[in-house]
Amino acid sequence: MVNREHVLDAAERAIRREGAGVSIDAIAHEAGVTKPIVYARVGRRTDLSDALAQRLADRLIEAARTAIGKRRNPRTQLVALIQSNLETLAEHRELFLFVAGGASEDMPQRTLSLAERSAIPLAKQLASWRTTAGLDPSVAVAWSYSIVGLLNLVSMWWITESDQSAEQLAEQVTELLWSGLSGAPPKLPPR
Amino acid sequence: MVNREHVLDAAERAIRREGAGVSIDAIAHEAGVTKPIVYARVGRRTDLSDALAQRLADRLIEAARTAIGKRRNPRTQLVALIQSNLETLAEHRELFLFVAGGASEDMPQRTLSLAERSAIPLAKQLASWRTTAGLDPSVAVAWSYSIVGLLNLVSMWWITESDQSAEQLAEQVTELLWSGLSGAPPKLPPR
DNA sequence: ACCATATCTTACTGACAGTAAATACTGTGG
DNA sequence: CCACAGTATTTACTGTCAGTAAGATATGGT
Repeated sequence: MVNREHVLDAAERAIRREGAGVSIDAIAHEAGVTKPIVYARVGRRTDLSDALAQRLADRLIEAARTAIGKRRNPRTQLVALIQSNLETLAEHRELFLFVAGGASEDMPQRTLSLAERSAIPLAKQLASWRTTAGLDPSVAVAWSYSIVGLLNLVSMWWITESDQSAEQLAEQVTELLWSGLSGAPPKLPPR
Repeated sequence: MVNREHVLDAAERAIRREGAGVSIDAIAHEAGVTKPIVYARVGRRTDLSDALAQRLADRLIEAARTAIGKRRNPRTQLVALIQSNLETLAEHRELFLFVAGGASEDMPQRTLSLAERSAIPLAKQLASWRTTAGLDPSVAVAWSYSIVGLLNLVSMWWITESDQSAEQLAEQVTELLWSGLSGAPPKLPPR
């Protein structure tokens, strides 16, 4: 007898071993069962991806929490958040790619449901800060999707192409998110 | 006789009609030829995706250029850039999803090669501004991936889930990118 | 021991990417 | 007008894989 968690654990191992393109059969084999069991426990491929996305999001949130720790300076907290995101995603590289890659058909829903897992809690935080700071909180949702999307691509780029340190990159990204572009140039990208 | 451009045009039509999950056969049929011709002209699925990504990037850049037009205020330029991005991607919704969705296996390379198409020109602009403003230009690459990732997810979210106007969303996102988070809260997301 | 029900596996279907082999088409020299 | 070389195109195949139906096996109550 294998429960859902066992199958999900096996799926993670299989993804680690074979990459984001794993077949369901391979996952079933890793779990010591056969394919229909996987379907009975977690559903189809997109459901599996959703479940693993939840796990990954939990880990990201947990890692961010401990990374922020007892830091008090908000900008320093932001650096820590971003760096922990980079490092956690690098650690779970293949899982990240599996979850972010997914299928072609239901793309929008999938990507967004994954993004929501991080964006919604973030939006709540942002909204409450803005409110207590006497600012308009209606930007919170758009801003949280912005930040999640930013972190998503920056992480992917860093994992596969960049060779600078996570610390340095986190500092650069923080500078953008914290102070914005305005500090810099007098003119804007015609691209 | 059908040339490469014809096949790519047909692919766009087929994607518009059937969504991001189109089969190569469907594309071939739309082009009035058979599958091996598609392979001979554009290569495999990822090559097709790359070629269409280039087209889409060209359109985005062109649209941004005209949207910015003769505006002089940099912040206003940024609003125009973002809004034009939103509207152009909405217009080519299915193509966007096809290009962003892609396959699972070579995920990182694909997504990044798509992102590069927008990020690299942007990075050049950013670097030159920072330099002329007497600031450190080394953030340019990281920042351009940040901005492209941000626009990518925000667009996807807006296209499929949000009902606010492109104008309003562009203003909100600009506020974040232009002024950053610092204007707002004294504390940072423990998420 | 016998039946009912839950559990798992074998074995299949259908779709599709990618390719190899066969066929039709083209122009050129005799 | 024919034969023929070379190319363009199609037919037909292979292999892989998601998802499922139907059969086999175990479990437990009476």
